[in-house]
Amino acid sequence: MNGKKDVCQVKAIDEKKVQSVRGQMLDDDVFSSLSDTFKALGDSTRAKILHALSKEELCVCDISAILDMSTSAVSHQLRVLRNMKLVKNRKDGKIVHYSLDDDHVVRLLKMAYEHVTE
Amino acid sequence: MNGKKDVCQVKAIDEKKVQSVRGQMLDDDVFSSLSDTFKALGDSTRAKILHALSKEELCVCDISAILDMSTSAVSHQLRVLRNMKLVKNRKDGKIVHYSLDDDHVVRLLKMAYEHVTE
DNA sequence: TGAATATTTGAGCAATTGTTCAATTAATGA
DNA sequence: TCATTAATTGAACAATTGCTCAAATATTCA
Repeated sequence: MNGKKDVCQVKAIDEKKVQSVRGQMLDDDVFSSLSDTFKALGDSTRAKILHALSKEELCVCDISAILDMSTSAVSHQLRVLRNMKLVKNRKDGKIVHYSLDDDHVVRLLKMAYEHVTE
Repeated sequence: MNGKKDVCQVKAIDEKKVQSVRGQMLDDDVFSSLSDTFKALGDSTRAKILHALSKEELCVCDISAILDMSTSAVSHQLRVLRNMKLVKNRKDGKIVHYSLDDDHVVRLLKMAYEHVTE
């Protein structure tokens, strides 16, 4: 009778509210992209990398020295950030310089910082 | 000789830069809280719940109807959001009404939305 | 009290994640 | 060309995550 067996039997407590909010929901793939962006920030290492890059353009080696982590670990995370279009890179001989791709990131970090420190 | 074996042998390409940025880094537990907050937003289900709650105060049953998910799954995620102080709840008889605890969340969602849709 | 219902909770499981390690690629300079 | 070095990559592994299912709570109402 009711598609999902665990959903409330009445289907909803307040049917009108449910229909209204349902109509205001964004598409599934928007939520998917949204949460992917947050996922990128949702790891200490990546948050540190982004914070560091908000101060200076840095190469992989410098980042790994700042975070005291292997260049391999840092490189793996930089790829994630690159895929999410949060950082960009510039090659100069053997050295690859990374920087923020977007000022949204800094604003996101700052806003979350406000949230956790109040 | 060098603590971490995989860190660049020179220790850093640009020692001055590294020291400067190192000095501007926040404490580890700040990054930890920061990324925990982003982690909370970094899941489609939770992003959807927060978006829905930004429109209306809703009970668990209504949320599960809006998202077409089991109340159990929703309840599990609401606990995560509660722990992160992103939502608050109000009990009214058998029904538990959830709402956003903080306007930062909406701003974070809006900003990330700008990032992904441009 | 006992049935019905909204929500929470814990165990279990598959899927995902972040790191390490070893190997590889790419660029420099002797 | 060969050795050196910065960076990337893939496999492997432990740890974490998000769901389901079943059971437990808590509240209402007859």
